[in-house]
Amino acid sequence: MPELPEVEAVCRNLRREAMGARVIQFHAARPNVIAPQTNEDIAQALANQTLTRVERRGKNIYLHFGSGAILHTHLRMTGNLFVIPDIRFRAAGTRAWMEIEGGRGIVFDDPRNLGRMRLYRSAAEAVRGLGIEPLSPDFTAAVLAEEASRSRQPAKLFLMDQTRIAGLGNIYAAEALFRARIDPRKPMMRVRRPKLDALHRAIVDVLTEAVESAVLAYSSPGHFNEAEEFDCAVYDRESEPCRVCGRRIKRIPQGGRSTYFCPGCQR
DNA sequence: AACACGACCTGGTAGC
DNA sequence: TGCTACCAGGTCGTGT
Repeated sequence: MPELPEVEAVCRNLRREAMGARVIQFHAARPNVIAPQTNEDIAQALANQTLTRVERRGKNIYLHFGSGAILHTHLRMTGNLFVIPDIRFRAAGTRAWMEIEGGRGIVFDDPRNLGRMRLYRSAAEAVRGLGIEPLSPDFTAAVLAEEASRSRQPAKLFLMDQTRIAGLGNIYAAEALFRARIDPRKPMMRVRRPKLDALHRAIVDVLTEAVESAVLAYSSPGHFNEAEEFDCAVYDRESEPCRVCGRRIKRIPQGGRSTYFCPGCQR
């Protein structure tokens, strides 16, 4: 589920439904969700605190509370964070939950149990190591070109490196490269300026469109509306004809994951 | 520094 | 039906 657009949708839902709510209690059902911190650490820090801000950086969610405490959540592969009207009726598999005013709850569901939560005391510490935010004005073609000039990484791995640009994952990295007609295996420093400009445009466009889709797809709490799903041109389309040139989409391993691309368009 | 790879977890599905 | 193998939108730690 979650790359930047899906995480953004999660954040907007939380803002709409839980902003200003006071925390009654916090509990992680599995210790590894919050390890090395403990339920006591987090429950104590958040008790009676008001949710003042919901922030997203890349794929990371930060819940800011009145005391200055920050609860960081990373959804990893299958996590989801959302508000439910009655905390007593949370799902059996809920990994962690917060009771908030009115008997409602913020629940963290995650079938694979890879997602993590952590309490921070300062914003600087919480966002350490994260690269540039691709949907901010700071992300320009010039910035991308500068980063690219210093990297021999294959283009796809470059885009997925969260210390460079924060938020692209396996799907949208592949889609952006397709739109910019760049071979995912090409070392970044060898991609020429016109294509880097196209890539910058493609990243912003793909993410912006995908945010719109994700907001619609996740508009009902904890639910996914397939009809609104972002329409991928290459991702998960191995052997299908390319929409532009008709060649068959290829799947290759890169960094232990699948990369999809069109060998006709992307060079 | 850069890269490959396994670990972390669970569930779904394709193939036999 | 049941088993196996492989796949999955992410990241981290280890080893080369």
